[in-house]
Order: sequence, then C-alpha cells, then structure tokens
Amino acid sequence: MSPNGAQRTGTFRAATASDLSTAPLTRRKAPARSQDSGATRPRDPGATRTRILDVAEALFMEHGFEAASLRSITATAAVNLAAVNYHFGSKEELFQSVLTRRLDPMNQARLELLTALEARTGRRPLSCERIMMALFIPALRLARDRERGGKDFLRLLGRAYADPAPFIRRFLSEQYAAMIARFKAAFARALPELPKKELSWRLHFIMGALSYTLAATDALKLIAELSPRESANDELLLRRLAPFLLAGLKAPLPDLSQVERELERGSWVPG
Amino acid sequence: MSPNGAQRTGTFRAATASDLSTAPLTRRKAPARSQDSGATRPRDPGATRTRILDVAEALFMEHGFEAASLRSITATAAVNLAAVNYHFGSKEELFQSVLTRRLDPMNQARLELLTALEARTGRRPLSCERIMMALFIPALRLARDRERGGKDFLRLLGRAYADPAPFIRRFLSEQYAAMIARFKAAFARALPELPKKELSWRLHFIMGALSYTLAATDALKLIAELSPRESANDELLLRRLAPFLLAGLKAPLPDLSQVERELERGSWVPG
DNA sequence: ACCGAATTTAAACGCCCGTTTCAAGCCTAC
DNA sequence: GTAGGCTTGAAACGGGCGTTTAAATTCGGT
Repeated sequence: MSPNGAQRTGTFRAATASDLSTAPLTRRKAPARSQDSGATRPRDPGATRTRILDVAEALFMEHGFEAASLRSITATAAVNLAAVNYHFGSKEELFQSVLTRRLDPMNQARLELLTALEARTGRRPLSCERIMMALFIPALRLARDRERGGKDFLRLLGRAYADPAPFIRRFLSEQYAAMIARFKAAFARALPELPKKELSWRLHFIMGALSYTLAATDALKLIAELSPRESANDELLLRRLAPFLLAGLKAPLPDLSQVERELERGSWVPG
Repeated sequence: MSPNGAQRTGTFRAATASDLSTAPLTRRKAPARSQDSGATRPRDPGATRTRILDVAEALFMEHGFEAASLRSITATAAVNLAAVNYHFGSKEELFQSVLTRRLDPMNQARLELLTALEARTGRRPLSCERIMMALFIPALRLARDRERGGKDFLRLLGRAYADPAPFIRRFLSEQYAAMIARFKAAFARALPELPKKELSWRLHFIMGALSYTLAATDALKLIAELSPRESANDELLLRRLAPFLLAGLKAPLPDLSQVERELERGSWVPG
C-alpha cells in the first residue's frame, strides 16, 4: 500500500515515528521493492519522488518548513496531493529527506577530502588551511551547482540552522555529529596549544558563519556597496570568508580584559 | 475607527502600504490620539499593544513569520483576534513593530557608544577593539535582558536574517543601513590599509556571525561537548566571539592561491 | 490475458488562516 | 449625563491546512 514498512497495519492510526527507524534510506531511490527478489519497477522509477524533492527544496527554502504547504509543493511538482504522504510518510519526513539528499553526500565528501589530505601528509599534522579547505570545497561545489538546486539547498540549510523546531535541531545534530568530530580532531592536531574548549567554540563560529554566509540572500545588502555581481559569486565569497575564519581560528587567546574593564567603568556609557 | 491614519475610507478596501509611511512610530506608545489636542487616554494605555508585541515576539521566534498565526498570538496574549489589525494594521506591520521596538534602540545605542568613544580619542582613530565593543555591548545588554524578551528577540532577529521574504529583507536593510555605514567608516579609519571592498565583506561576516551566534538555540550542539551552562551564557559567548572576529577583521589579505591551486589540481579529490 | 503489487487519483476528514464587519463597551470632555 | 472619540467583542468572509480513505490505474511477470 505504501513504500513505508509498517504504515497502516489495518487499524485506523496515523503513521508514528516507529517506522522511521526501519530503513529510511533504502526508500530513497527504489520505493518499489517488496520482500521478493527486487524485480518489479515502474516505468520511470523515482520520478515522482524526485520532482517532489526538487520542488520541496525550493519551497521550504522560500517559506520555511511550517509555512510551505504540501498543497503548494504537490501542485508545483504536478503530482497528487497524497503523493507526499505515500512516498515519504509525512511532511516532517519529507523535510528530512530534502536535507539528507544533499547534506549526506556533502558531509561524506568533506570526510573523504580530509582523509585524503591526511594520507598525503603522513604523521605530520595537516595545516589549518588545508583542513578548512576540506570543509569548504564540498560546500562550494554545491553552491556552484548549475541546476540551481544546490544554491536553494544551501539557503534552506541556513534557515534550518536558525530554526528552533526540535525535530530539525535533532536531525541536524545527528547529521553533523560525526563530521564535526573528525574535523575537530584534525584542527586539534594542527593547533595543539589551543584549549579544546576554545576550539569547540571557534568551530561553532566557523560552521555558523559558513552556513549563514552561504545562505545569505543576494538581496541582503546590509553591508551596502557590494554589487550584485560580487554578492552572487559564491566562489569569491568563500575565498574571502576562508582567510577571515582562519585568522579567527588561529587568534591568540582573548585578552580584552583591559578594554572591557575600561568600558564597564561606564561613566561615558550613554543611556 | 483605527489608530492607523488612512485605513477604511468608507469604501470597502483592505489596508494598503500607503498608511505605512504616515508616522509608523508615533503609533508606538500612544495609539489613542486624534487630530485634536492629544488629551484622551484609556485607563491602561498601550497594554493591549504591549501584550501583543511580547507574545508576537516569542511566537514569531518559535515558528517564523508565516507560520505564527494571529489567532495563536491573540489567544496567548488574551486579546481579541481583531486587535492586531486594529492596532498594527496587518500581520506584516505587527512583525515590523516587533522588530523595531528593540532593534531601533539597540542600533541607536551602538551609534551613541561609538560617538562617545570617538569623542574621547579626539582625532586619533579608534582601535578595532573599541569599535567592535560598541557593536557588541548593546547586543549583549539585550541578551542579558532578565525578562527573557531580549533573548527571544535576538533569536527572532537571527531567523529574520535568514528569511528571504522581500518585506523582511527590505525592512532589515533600512534598519541597519545608517548604523552599518557609521561603523564601516570607523573601521576604515582604524584599518586604513584594508581595501574598502574587503572591509565590506568582513563587516558582512561579522554581522552574520554575531546575529547567527546570538540566535543559536541552546540545543544547537553541532559542536558537542559544550555544557548547557556554557552555551547558555551569552556574555561568555561574546567574549569568545569578539576576539575571533577581531582576528578575522585584521587578517592579512588572502593568499590562499597556493593551497587553492594545489587543491584544484584535484588528482587526489575523491568522488 | 490476467494477477497482484505499486502507484496515482479524487474526495473527504476536521481544523486553522488573515482580514473585515458592525455592534457593544469604555472613558473623557463637555 | 450625554455626546463622541477610541477600543474591544463576536461573528462571519473565503480560503488553505495535513492527513486518510478507498477506488482507479499502471505495469512487469506469469
């Protein structure tokens, strides 16, 4: 009845989170697969799923998760309204599928890049520059995606970063955990004198700045005098962001105490 | 009939943007004011407005602009559903009022702080550290707001930063323009050797990192191993963010060409 | 040719949306 | 004490929401 394993057991109940653990990824490309030898396949396998994912990516980016409606998604994708619930189970699961489709390969590429770089330098620690490149280049590839999907996705990711909905926060944490841990270890080797806690904070700042910056709308001209040509060029953007973040990462430990004390005497503070 | 100037002219029409230009700020605290001598005032002036603003701040933060409904806002605030349209004109204008209420004073405080600092140093340029403090301290004051409203507001601001809705982008640009221009000039004096364009980018990164970081949910543990006690302390956070961003701001001009070229030879690139 | 599983379809379920209307309340000024 | 504003109230406007149901339809394997 549905490609989801245990949905609709006969009694009248809604799909619960229980069927989320049963192979959410095997549903990705071949939903048409029963328990027999995987032979049956429709004429255009996954066409409906893919159309839904593409449109959902754009509309979730534009309106956010809650405000993008399944009706607008299915209408734009020219599929039946029930197709989302049939193929993905629910709106939340569709959202997770949209994120997973690109986030998973991107973080995988980051790890592979880092591994490849480490293999080349042998036992010596990698430079921060190279580690940062392993973080940035897969994101840059997505930003360059000529079919425009990549750009939409990065903006959607930026929105998701700022969304407090519990299921989104949980999902992102799980998606990033392994990748972040690997990069933190790599940076820790490159910066042995930096306290671990400080490194955690700086990695937090780096990921935030990266996702925010890639997500920033072209029309965000808070900082004026950036021509559209410039602000639309993601490669140029990353080439400027990377040195900025590298300098922050390698900054000496804070010593703002003097200025801070001076400011907090506060005699001159207006208001 | 309504505190809005030109709403409801007798013919059946909806409120348009035309009445937005007519004193949107004078409506803030004293909506009860006709064209005669401003004497009439209700028993508890602005109580309904304030309750709506407080609740809207929290619900816009939690669900975003589109997904937070006027029905949930007015129900939570224990006011009539029509009160929003009466006092603010529309949902969009309510959203702008929510932002303006705190953004306006915060940016004003930033400017006053910068002016005060500049007055003390005379003709010599201000240090980047002090300029940055003028940017951070008013935000920190909001983050410390004991009534919790400030924290909600900063998170809402972080969401708004990532929202592509045109009216939000337009509004933020206008709200920030003057403040940013002043700070850009101050930084330019402190860093005369830095090209203006590079400075624009770095200011963009700084504002993005600041808003993103202050907006980050407590539950955002992408970077693990930060105890709740630590990640909830905004002052500690800013004390770590400021040196990070200062180092980026003062970084030498990019010279990643070598690493970049090396990476782009790409023989080792997986995938 | 037909079976049976996978997929698509149309309709309905109960509920929520932003806005407008107009009558009722409140409060001050006369 | 009553006229005339500002403010609140309850109801209705047309429309959209996520999800479920059960009946088509499609299509490879026999």
